[in-house]
Amino acid sequence: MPPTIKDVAKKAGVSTATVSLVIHDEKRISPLTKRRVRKAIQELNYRPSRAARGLVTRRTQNIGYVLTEDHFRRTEPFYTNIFLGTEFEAREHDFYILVNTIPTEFSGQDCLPRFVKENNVDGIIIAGKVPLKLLECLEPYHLPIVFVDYYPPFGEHSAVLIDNLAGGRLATEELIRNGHKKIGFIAADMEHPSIFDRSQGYRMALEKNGIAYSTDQIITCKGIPDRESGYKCAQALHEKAPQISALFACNDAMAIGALKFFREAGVNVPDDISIIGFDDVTADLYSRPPLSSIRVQKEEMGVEAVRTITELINSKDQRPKKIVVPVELVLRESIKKIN
Amino acid sequence: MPPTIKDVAKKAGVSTATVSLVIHDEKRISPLTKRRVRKAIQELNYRPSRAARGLVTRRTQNIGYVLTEDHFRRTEPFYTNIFLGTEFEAREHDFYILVNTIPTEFSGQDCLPRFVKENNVDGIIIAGKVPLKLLECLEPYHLPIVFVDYYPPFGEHSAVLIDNLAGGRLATEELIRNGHKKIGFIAADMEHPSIFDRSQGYRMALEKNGIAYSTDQIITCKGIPDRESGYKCAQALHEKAPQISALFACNDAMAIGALKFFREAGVNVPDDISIIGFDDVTADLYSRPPLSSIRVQKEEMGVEAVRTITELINSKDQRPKKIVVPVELVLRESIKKIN
DNA sequence: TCCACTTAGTTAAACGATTAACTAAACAGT
DNA sequence: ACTGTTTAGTTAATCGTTTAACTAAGTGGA
Repeated sequence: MPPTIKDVAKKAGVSTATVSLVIHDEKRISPLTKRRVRKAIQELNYRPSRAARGLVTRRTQNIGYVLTEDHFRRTEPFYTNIFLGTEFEAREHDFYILVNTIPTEFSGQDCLPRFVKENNVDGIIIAGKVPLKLLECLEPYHLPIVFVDYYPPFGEHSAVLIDNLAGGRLATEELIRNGHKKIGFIAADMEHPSIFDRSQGYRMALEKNGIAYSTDQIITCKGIPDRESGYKCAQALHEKAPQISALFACNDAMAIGALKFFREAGVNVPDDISIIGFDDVTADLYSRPPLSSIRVQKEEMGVEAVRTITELINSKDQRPKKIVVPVELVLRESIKKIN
Repeated sequence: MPPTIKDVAKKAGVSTATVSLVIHDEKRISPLTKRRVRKAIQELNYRPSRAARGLVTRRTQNIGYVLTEDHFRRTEPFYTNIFLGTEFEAREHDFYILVNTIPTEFSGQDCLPRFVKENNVDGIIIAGKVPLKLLECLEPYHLPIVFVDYYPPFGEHSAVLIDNLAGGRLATEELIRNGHKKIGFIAADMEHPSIFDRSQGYRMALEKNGIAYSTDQIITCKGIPDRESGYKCAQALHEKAPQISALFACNDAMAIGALKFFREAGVNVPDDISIIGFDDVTADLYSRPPLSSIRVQKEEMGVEAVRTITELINSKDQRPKKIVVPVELVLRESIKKIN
């Protein structure tokens, strides 16, 4: 059996209360006593029991990480990397992360994450777009919530977001700098704020450079922005606007799908068409040709999410806070200069 | 505040002990009382506090999931899918999964998973190959352990393993069935039992079909079996044994790397060389050409791991138990029949 | 000397479950 | 009628912390 606070108290010759006060570094304990107690803790390799502590403080020291099942299963390890970041940062704050996927078609109470129903978390991180119904069902629990890479259309919330607008501009401007004027755009799920902002960055970049923005060079579709939809959108765009010399895909998954389409259609990348994606998932490196993209610091987003949620948990100040993480251009071989 | 057992007791007009006994479905409570208590539980939406329960039962109802950092970061979501399986099954057994990555170069005590040091798990699942030093450091904690897709060279342990031998045979026999006789093999980290078994399956298939097994057609390297090592091994094999008409790669990551090499070397797959991998990660679908592989039920492995560890946790019978999950051939376009 | 304050602790109740030990009532057998 | 057993609960201790309230000793000022 692991040692308890009593063992420490006995060894140090003080009461258990004193040990507890030392652990919390209260000033009313003399430095000398503190040293004695700390030594005893060391020697016994004592760690306070989370259960006992949780019972009296009414805190679980757990954070929930919620995402839809298909986000988790997706080939590109985007949300998985964010998760890894949360796990690292959680250690610093003495929290554990509990993961729970929810079905993509969320249907009320039953689908609520287990740790919510069981009151087993002090706050939750919601990664990626989730059904609004989930947020409704979450309401009555009054848990602090931080969104990551998504922001619901109603209400005021804390969130860690990508600078999608800047990223969209950066990507488009890079194509323009390489001489491209006929630049297509493909996307899925334009209701997703992140995707929408990327399209706005695309638009701003065009207009700022005196290039007309036109829906003739855009193909969007419903559903999730994965490789398959990238393939289909590229195909549709190729028929609709064969004249384009460059393409901005709303994310790498779609860009990789587009790459596949062009390869099959005998359109050479980058000789015939330049392509840039968004997210910089590692799969880019092994696509043919390696894909230029907009890098997002995924682990860093996880870190910020944990910082934000712990602040929310630890203070009574519940004002929502938004953090926008910067993006960065990553050039590989999928873009070619034209005159 | 969530309702406590006292609230339920009061509402149902019984003692808290009775409520507890009802929750555990003890036979000494009459059906009538049980119904009354259950109704109260329902109406109050009561859930026992894990902290309080854990304090008296000395159980955390948590399971640790340990893997090295690079396994987690790897592009192929192999261990991530296993994790998803554990999460699903954990719900059935009322456990939570706590994830902890360990550094790939493990250096003793400090690197031990946090939940181990803090006694915050009842057992752990170790996924993939881990440093032996970790196992040493884990020893004194006497935690039930289940290995997944790895088996340490010393001692007797419980494990959930892939049928690598059968898979290696299946892959090689498929190449043979397509008329291939000069079949190469590439692998990294042959000390890994899974990789070694795959090579043995390859050997068995050859010998069973009267084809000489020869190291002339094999290239192995140190390090992890990733795309990069696949590229290099394919390159080395191409120089050493240009005559081969087919290649079995020890996993898909290496197969994809090999694909890249052959593409660059102007060797057409499958016209000039047929390739088969192992694991069936989703990236296969988007490789060019789509890769034939040996499918492994990853989520199922996670499920079995949780079943095994909970059995270990709940019973005094600590006899190690091994589960071998079957594999299955998946044919895509990377194999061509020759005469 | 007396009182008020500060310092450095201690005492004991509480958190919310579980469970061993107990009890009261009903029943059975002789 | 008495004893023993079964049934259906209850009582109370316990798990390992935290923390409000208390205390005893020392300090300082008038």
